[in-house]
Amino acid sequence: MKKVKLTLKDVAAKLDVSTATISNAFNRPDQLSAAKREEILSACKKIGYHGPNKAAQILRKGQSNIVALVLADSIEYVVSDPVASKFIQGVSSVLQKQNKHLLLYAGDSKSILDVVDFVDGFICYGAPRNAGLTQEIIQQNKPAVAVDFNIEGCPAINIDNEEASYQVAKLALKEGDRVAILGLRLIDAPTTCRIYDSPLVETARSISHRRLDGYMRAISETGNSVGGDWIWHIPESDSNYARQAAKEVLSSSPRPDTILCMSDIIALELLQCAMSMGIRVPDELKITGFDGIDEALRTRPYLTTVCQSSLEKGALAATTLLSGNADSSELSFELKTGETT
Amino acid sequence: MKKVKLTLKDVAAKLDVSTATISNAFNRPDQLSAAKREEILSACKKIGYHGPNKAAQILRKGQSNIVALVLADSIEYVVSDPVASKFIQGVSSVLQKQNKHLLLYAGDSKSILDVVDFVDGFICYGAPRNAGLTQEIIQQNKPAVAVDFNIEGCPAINIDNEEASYQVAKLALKEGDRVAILGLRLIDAPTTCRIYDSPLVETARSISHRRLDGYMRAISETGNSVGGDWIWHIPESDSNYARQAAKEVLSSSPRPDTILCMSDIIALELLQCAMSMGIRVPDELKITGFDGIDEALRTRPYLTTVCQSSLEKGALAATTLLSGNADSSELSFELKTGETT
DNA sequence: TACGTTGTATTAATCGATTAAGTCTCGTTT
DNA sequence: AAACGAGACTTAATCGATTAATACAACGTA
Repeated sequence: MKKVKLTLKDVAAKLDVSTATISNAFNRPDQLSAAKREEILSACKKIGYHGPNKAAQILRKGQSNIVALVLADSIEYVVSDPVASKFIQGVSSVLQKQNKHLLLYAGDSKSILDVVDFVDGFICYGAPRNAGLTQEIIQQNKPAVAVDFNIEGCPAINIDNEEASYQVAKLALKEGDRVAILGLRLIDAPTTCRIYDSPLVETARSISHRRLDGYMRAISETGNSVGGDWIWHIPESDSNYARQAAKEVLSSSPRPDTILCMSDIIALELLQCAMSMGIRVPDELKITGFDGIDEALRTRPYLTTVCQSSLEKGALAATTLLSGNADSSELSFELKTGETT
Repeated sequence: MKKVKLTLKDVAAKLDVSTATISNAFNRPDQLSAAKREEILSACKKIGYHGPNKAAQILRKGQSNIVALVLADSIEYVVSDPVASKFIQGVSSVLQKQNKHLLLYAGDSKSILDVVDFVDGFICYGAPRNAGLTQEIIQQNKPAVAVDFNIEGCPAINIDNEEASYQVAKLALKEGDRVAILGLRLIDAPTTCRIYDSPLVETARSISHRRLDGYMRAISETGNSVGGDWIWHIPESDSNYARQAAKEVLSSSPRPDTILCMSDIIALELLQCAMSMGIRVPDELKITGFDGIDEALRTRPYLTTVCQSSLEKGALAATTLLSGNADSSELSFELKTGETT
């Protein structure tokens, strides 16, 4: 028995009806009698025709049910990050319910042109490493939503990063503190380093700069100050990169009393380093994190941090994209006072 | 300036050549003179034609450069599992290098029919929760590779699970030990439970049963034995499910001296429970894991386990699929003797 | 009876490309 | 000078569907 790929035409010929009728049987039940429809559908099942070819449908209908999730970095990195993983979960749960499919797209890709023709839309999670992508996405006029950053003309999903950072910093800061900041992606460097006077990249767009603004507001309100030599740039929210910064900051003198970290991963690594150096937290050193990942709430001492639900963020991003809603949303966050402040 | 989607035909008309020539300029440089090609390409750039429409290419060429990664469970679950995450990393790193795209497909989906027409192939990571999918994948004759289980007629990527389990069990077992096993997906139940005399599901296919075989061989060689009432079924490699089993096994009497766990996640949870109950490891209780996740090698006491590189596995799976190589591969594993035995 | 409606099914154009086969022009070879 | 082959480009069929426009029959209504 030779297996040949059946087409709509084959089926139409075999059943002696027009191709339009077969197509309608699958797509527009109101266009033919219920009896004929049943007849056709059961005949198809019998001869092994599983329905219209999807590739042809994509071309003809201009719709593929595929949504591209454009990640900030390489896929490799993102999948291992707990915050991003939760986000992906949120996205996928919504997509699955609506029979949509998820294409993972790396943010360090050259171009989106090789998928733009067939995907239905884009969810951009954080500013892509390759800034050109953002440009391209604006130009192509496909539906898109931006998460944790902004794309001109696209709905954005965000929390108020400035306010959240301000509030968490306020929990830790006291007058007279020596303050340091372990920042995430503040400048355009591939390695961990102090920023000194480096120009901050794309200030308007990045959540990191919003967070920095919040920290600064809290710092100045408590009568402190912090210069670029006490602000670290960490290229990825990754333990290894964070460790370098942690070691540097803890061994500089005078050692800070309060360190504000732009992610929990960074904060946990700092905490680990501090403990292994015998520094007592929070007596000698206060630490704040950001994100509220499970691990941060489980491990002892647990972090003072900003909790935001990445799951919810992902779900909302997907819902927004699929509904065609053009409004941006601001999600709520929650402060968690832990044992590190 | 109104933006209209340009087609090959538009471009051909504008440049007064045939559509074939334009197409050839993009796809088959040897079919036209270098001069004309340059002329066409630069003209396209000028008028904003970014190349042939991908949706149309998919239909016409029967190739999309999209590879579906069929996960064992829902996407939600898999993304949060460190072993699976590493695997995805491995897959994606290879795909990206070859300009292929990654479609994440849930293993609890009803059918693959809605993507089979346009994806180039399937990577199946573990037996999908919906067993019907495996059937469908065999029927459609698309390239596919199976990882951590077997699909008839498809190359398989695996380690020797029987031998690995045997060896790790041998590290822990002593004559006279009371043994228990915390197994993963042994039977077809959605909750954690002892298996007693439940029939094991799909024995031939699942790696879990291979592992069980290995354990059993080691157990009988050391003169011990273990019945179904000392073997637990855990439906997912997840801390919460594992915790139930851990509590049950540690509070049953007589309490086992050695517990073999089919994943590190399970073993770590067991370790945690044991420590919180004041049970001394390994003096009073020996534990082995499986997988070699980073966390298992970092935390104290660190696990005795089987290390396999999920990253490598993912990369090999992708390479095998893309090369069309029909040979199965057996990857090597490494035993890590930790502080828990 | 004639006319408008409603319900079914068909015809044929279209989505945006790829590619085998064919045509035409030159330059070589004998 | 005739025949041949190579190179450059075009023609037209094809991939597998969707859908607006159309045709036709049966029915209700005035």
